[in-house]
Amino acid sequence: MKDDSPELFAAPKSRVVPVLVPMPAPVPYSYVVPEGMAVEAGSIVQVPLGPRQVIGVVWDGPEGGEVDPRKLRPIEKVFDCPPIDKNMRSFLDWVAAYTLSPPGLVARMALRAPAAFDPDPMVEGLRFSGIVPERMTSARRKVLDLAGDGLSWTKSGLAHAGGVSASVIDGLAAQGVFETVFLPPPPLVAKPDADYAPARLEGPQEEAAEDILEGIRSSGFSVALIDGVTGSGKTEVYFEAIAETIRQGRQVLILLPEIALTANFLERFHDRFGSKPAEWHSDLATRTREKVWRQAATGEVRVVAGARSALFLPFEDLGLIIVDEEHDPAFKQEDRVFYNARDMAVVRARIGDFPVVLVSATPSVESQVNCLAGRYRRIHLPTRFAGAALPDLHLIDMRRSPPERGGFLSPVLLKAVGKTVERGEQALLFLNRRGYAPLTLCRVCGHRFQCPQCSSWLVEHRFRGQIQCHQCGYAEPTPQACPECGTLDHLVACGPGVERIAEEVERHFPDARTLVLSSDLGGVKRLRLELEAIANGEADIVIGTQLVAKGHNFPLMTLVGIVDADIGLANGDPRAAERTFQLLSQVTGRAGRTGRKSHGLIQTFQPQHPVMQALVSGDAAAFYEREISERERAGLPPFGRLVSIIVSADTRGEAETHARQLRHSAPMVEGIAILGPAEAPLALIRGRHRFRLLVHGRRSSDMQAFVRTMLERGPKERRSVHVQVDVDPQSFL
DNA sequence: AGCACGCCGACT
DNA sequence: GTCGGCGTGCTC
Repeated sequence: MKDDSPELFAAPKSRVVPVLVPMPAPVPYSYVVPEGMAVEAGSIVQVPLGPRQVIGVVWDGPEGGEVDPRKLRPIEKVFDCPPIDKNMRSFLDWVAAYTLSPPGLVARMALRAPAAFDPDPMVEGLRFSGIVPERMTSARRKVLDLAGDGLSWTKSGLAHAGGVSASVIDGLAAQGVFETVFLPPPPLVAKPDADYAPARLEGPQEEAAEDILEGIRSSGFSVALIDGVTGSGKTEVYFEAIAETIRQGRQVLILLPEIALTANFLERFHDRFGSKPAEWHSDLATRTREKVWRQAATGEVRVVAGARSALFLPFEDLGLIIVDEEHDPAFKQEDRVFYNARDMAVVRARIGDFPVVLVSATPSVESQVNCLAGRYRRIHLPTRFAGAALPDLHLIDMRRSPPERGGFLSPVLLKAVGKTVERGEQALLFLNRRGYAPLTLCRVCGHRFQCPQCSSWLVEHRFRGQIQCHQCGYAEPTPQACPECGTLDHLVACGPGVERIAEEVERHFPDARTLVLSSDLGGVKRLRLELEAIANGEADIVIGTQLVAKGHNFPLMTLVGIVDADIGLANGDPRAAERTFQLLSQVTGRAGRTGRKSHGLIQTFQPQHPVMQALVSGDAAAFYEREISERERAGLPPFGRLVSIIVSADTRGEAETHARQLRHSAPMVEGIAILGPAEAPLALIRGRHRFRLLVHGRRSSDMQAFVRTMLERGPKERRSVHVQVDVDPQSFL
């Protein structure tokens, strides 16, 4: 019967599957599955693409439609690793649609571990062969005591455990004492123990932990926001949530701003769970990166602590995401695929049907709005944990207590610093300005040093003898003469930077040990050493930029002085107040963990400003309420979830230049998509976006006119239009 | 002439 | 995103 069927004589119809390839195509490409190859949706494959081989993922749905069959090429190979599961695929699709990014580029973020897709190679190990060495030494004795039971060891592991050098092992191996065996690669990190060292929580912390645990035990999707001042025990509380998830046998992801992923954090985790979490961030060594990827995918790694890109790891069974410092702008990715990892974490949790916990001492306005709207559950920790007291904060009205001529520190602040140092305690002076002075000009002709590339002011850095552009990185040695009029030694520094504050401090306190902490003064290593030195009491006065606000603790600090609290309030950013409040709260939160009485002094020219009032009163709720209504008044979405779409028929270079400009001029923008005129109208109409038009660009037109023009004129027309799109705030839940 | 650079289209 | 092809313009 079969013999009669015409199919017998036709070529066997080969299976064709959609594959997402790492390039900005709007749809997956179709590939032929060779005879005998087993692929399923989610399989990670290598496929030919033009002249090269790339890594892609077999995707869902029918293959892309009409492709010329002659173009079809076969899948080269399938990797021996767990396929990307359905939830992850839905998540990647969702992110692509929401961010208006090509799905292939979103998928690429989940595959950023070049050689992770083949199993880890076995490692060479040793096993006691039963042969005893001719001569016995004490070192050899130690080794044999360990290995004598016939278990397998790695060479370095055995040497380390025996307290001998590797050459002892080599010597024994040379006599045939060991046979070579192959071992599965060691796990990256030990499994955390949920009950290793639980914190003893009391009062509000205990209640908060109970609240969170209830959410986790009842399973399913939920969003909680833990909100409490620095030192209120937020970490201890969410560690309980992690413990519970570990007990359930599911994996945990802790998202942190890159800068907060410190040794200190990892140690705290270790102290609680008896092992460190796996780390994931941009400057991980390739091998480690691959291991983390793979072991997250196989489920070997139970807890990953990572920067925003860790959200795209293909966990085997993710059961909880923590987003610590959820307000931090570092969760926003602002190139290629634009996304905010905090929000996408909520989406991933919803798709995976598990809880997500956002954590911050100074939550973002978005999360506040979500709490008020009842979408997120708020868990408030009102007091400091373990007896630590918050510093009491006072404003210094700079109009009433001005600094002496040529200085920037008010006598009130200087006096407080002096007293602190006298008591043998530490003072921190915070100024969010690197360098010596933000602007330099010529006293004779008024010439201002400006960046030749981007026209912002060049900042003098005296320690390095350079003037630098903080916008684009341009730098040149500080000139002796004015480039305009040639006058020598007539350059004046305008305004303070941390270096200049250090100079002023040293003038007033020549005997105190002062230290400047700034991101441009040496690398991570030096910073770590300096932080350690500060913790050991080897400095009296620390002058720091933004980096002192994050994560690091200064246990001996009892005074924090904000040199200029008004910086950043006047830059036109609708988030200026929010950001300033967050930053200054974090900085002042650095003090007061000693148990000693601590103080914060805030120099401002605007003591009535809501940010200053919120800081000293501690009434954050009123501040946020005001911020939300301010945004309403300005016609901005309370979420700040503003996506700019650059619809561009320009060359890509030009569109990218527009994107950069837009980013500077519109800091509320949460995403920028560069779309061609052919795909833009569709994306806009089809997307989850409620959009109000603010069209600007070389030629203003309304959206309809734009669509018409674009469709009529075709892609050759050189024209670019910017459309700001207000994304529906409801849409991501 | 030789090549560096930027633009552009193709890639299943 | 990445490559090759091709035109423009500059240098050995």
